[in-house]
Amino acid sequence: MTENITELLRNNGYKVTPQRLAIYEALCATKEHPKAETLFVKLQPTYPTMSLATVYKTIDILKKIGKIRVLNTGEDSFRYDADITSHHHVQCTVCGRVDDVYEAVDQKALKKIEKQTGYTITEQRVYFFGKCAKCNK
Amino acid sequence: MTENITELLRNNGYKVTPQRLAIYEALCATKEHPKAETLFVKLQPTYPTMSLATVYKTIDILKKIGKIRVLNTGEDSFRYDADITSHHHVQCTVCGRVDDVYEAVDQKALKKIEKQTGYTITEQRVYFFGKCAKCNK
DNA sequence: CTCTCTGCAAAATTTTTGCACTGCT
DNA sequence: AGCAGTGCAAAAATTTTGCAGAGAG
Repeated sequence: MTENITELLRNNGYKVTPQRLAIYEALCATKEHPKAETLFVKLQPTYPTMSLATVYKTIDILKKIGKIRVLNTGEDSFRYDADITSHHHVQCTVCGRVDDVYEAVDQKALKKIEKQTGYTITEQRVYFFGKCAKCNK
Repeated sequence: MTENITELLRNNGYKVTPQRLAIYEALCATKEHPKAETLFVKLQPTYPTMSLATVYKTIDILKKIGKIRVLNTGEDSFRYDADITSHHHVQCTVCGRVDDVYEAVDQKALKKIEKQTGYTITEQRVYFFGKCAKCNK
């Protein structure tokens, strides 16, 4: 990591507050790709005055400075992920959990798609759906 | 097409109403992957009494009988597509339009991912993002 | 003629915004 | 001390639901 979250906030003109650090750390500490509400509930015990509005405002900043990614698997709300390395996601159609998929992107296919559609593609998000190991039993 | 929309509705115990046919036909007639609101506005002139609730209820039925797909590119609302063949989507980050991508899925990679994650994968949704030909000029 | 469907309005959800007070720098 | 940030509550936006009257089978 070349630049930590504190420096990054400061360098972008944002103040460093306990809430912002707590939200980012909570996101880093989990693999469950929580929604805003989930983060809020998880932080309530430690930060009793924390509000949902602050969670959303902080998420917005973290998005802007590129420290988190937003997922949308087709649920009614967004999920967030502090893992910003190139990876995809798989969601269990039974229990709803979301796991990571580390699989390299096929660059040849990408070129073909660019030619086919006329788009200059800068990003891709892949969502797989199926039954997780636990729900398969 | 082995079974048309009228038969399919009837065979699944749903009544065939002008609203349902209109919504499905509107979806078939467009390539722009509209949201519920867009469909509603488009149908207003022809069906002045059409309500947004009916659009949502009909979309729900069409989803259940497998006649439409739901897309979510990370916008605040869902988009719908009557093209249920296996294909993916690309969205322009400038103008927001959504186009189709017809590119075969790499089955080998899929097997690898199943082994890696322990999931039995039944579906995948791929969203590409970039600048469309028009916005690239 | 029955029973589902429609359409209105109200409710539920998720996310955003306004504003006085707090607290980072 | 100055000014952005927090937290509350209210607003906005999307989707769902309840119910009385309309219409398909």
